[in-house]
Amino acid sequence: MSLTTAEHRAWAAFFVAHGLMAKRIDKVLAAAGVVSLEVYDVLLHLELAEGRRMRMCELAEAVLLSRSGLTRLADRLEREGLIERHACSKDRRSTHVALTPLGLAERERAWPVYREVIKAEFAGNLEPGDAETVATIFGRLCERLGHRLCVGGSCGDKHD
Amino acid sequence: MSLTTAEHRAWAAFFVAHGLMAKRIDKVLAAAGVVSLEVYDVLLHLELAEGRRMRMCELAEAVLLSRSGLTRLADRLEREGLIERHACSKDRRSTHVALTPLGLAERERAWPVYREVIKAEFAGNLEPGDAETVATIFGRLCERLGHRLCVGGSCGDKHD
DNA sequence: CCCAGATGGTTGCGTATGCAACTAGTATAA
DNA sequence: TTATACTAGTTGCATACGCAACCATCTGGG
Repeated sequence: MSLTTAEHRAWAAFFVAHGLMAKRIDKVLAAAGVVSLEVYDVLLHLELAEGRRMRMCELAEAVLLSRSGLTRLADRLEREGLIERHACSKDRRSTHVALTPLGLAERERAWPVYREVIKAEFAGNLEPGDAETVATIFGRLCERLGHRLCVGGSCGDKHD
Repeated sequence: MSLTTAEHRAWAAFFVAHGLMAKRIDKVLAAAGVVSLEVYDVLLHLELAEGRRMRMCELAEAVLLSRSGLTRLADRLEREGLIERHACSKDRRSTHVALTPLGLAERERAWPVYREVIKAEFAGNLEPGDAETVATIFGRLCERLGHRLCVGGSCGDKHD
């Protein structure tokens, strides 16, 4: 089975666009002294979870990290006071990760910066109607790849 | 300036979809024993360049790597015989990187694997017409972010 | 010509991440 | 009950990458 020209062009443009935006956004967030994209994702997932806590393995899957990757990221975030680890009484293998007030504050402090850079690099370069189209196509793609976007596919619409 | 709900949903879905696909594709390519996505990109850019060679800094920009990142990747690819470094007579600071026959062969060997996994993870999960739409929207996005997609935005349509 | 500033490439260092191996705890089935 | 398989999390190791510093070279204004 082969790719059509359109499929190939779509893939290439999609892939490059992501690379361009991810690098720029990382730099802007770092320059503004707020948490990185990956950390934002972790904090937001925790904030939106039941009781503002999740099991490590659930969180790892949600933020697309390996278990070991999340272990080390959680080490760092715990050192910085943004999250806390708690033993789980029901399953003693398991660890709950909870968002601290400081973690919530950092997520909220990052949001205006994050929002502006998404607008500048991404949304501001779309034509009218494109955002809806992209949301539909890639939302469906995520579903078919077996991933649930948090909170109705938005991962944080409510903010601001 | 704020984001609309659609813009936010579009960003989130786009970002997650990329993460899902990139991880899966990397694993498939590794399991098949062919070059990674990043290396494929380097080899293809060289193959399509004038004389199958580029300057290091041009190549770094084209494949979205830092200069130091490309230095090390080039070290590895040179060790593996996929590329060669050549001194530039016009500017003695500069180094040309050239694709070797082995490098070309490896790119061609990787292509069927790469093509199938893009079809399976990406193109196969799009609805009719979506590919054109995505190519248009993200092609425009890349342009506006100041990046030229190689070969008319396709980066390899001609293959196969 | 000469020097300041820019450019191309490399290297040291810190950091991030995945895989495989490991420990500990849970679930299943005989 | 006990053996076996599975799951959650951590750790050692290897790899990959960016930034800042560095050297060599080029360029442009005196």
